Amino acid sequence: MATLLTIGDAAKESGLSAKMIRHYEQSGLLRKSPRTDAGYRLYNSEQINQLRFIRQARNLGFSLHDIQSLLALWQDPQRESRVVKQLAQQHLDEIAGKIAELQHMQQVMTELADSCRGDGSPHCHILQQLAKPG
Amino acid sequence: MATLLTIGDAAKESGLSAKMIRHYEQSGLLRKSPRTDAGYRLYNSEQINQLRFIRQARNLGFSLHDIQSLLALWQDPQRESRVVKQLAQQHLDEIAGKIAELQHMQQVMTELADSCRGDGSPHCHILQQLAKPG
DNA sequence: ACTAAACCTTACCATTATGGCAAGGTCAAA
DNA sequence: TTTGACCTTGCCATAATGGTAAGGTTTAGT
Repeated sequence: MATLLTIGDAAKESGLSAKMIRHYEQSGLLRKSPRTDAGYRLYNSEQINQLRFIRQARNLGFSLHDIQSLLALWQDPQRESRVVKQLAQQHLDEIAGKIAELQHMQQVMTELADSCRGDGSPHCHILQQLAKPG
Repeated sequence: MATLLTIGDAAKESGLSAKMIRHYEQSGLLRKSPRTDAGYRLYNSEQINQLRFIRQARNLGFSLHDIQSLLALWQDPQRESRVVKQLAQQHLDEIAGKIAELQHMQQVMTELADSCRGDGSPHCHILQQLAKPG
């Protein structure tokens, strides 16, 4: 006997917001869910699992676009794990790229901050460097 | 003798796009620039410096909101370097937070990817884990 | 049975920083 | 004078999420 949840409960179960669940449906990530006579969306346990899947992929930083692919692979019993791993590796590359970018900012910013006395005087190397051409 | 540049040249000089320069003016980050009779924006060297300042701050990841503060400090000869350093430190904290978040994703993703054979078989630990409740 | 609270619905707007396109005006060189 | 390379404004789009408002529904308490 399938327990059907309204969107608020589905949100609690999945860790997503009701707002986002509607949005995912709207944007084609999720199929339109069945409705009550009054128009309330209803979710069964399979759909709740799908919502959890989405949340966990979001937590790992996957874009909704990528999640669409992941969902399709998940639901395809014939998929080759090669394809999944490829997506994962691609995502790892993106993550590494962002980290590198941030670390570069971090390094430059740290140097700048270290060279600023941070006292009551107006002299500040940070502003000086930002103002420098180049 | 102040050389005046049109927006395209100002863009080349500063490394910003003409589009963004207009946008910064529109959003109040920059004062409205003088215009020719035909309505073309004109930039003098001081303004070019300001554009460079903005670009460099953007490259370091400062938000436009923060850049507004930085510009104000830059132009205030009375500023206390304490305030600048505070902004810098705050930004460094944000950067560190983002790095930590990404590194966490990286770690989990790496474990997942490592546990996926990535061959022709459909079995894939990545999808299994994403599908797990929790 | 009635009412109030707690849901649900849709639709619109905002965020952040950036890009694209289109329709039209301007300027300079050939 | 024509043409190409500029410039102008205005509108739309992105990615993912939140907010609000106006209105319908359901449920629990009186």
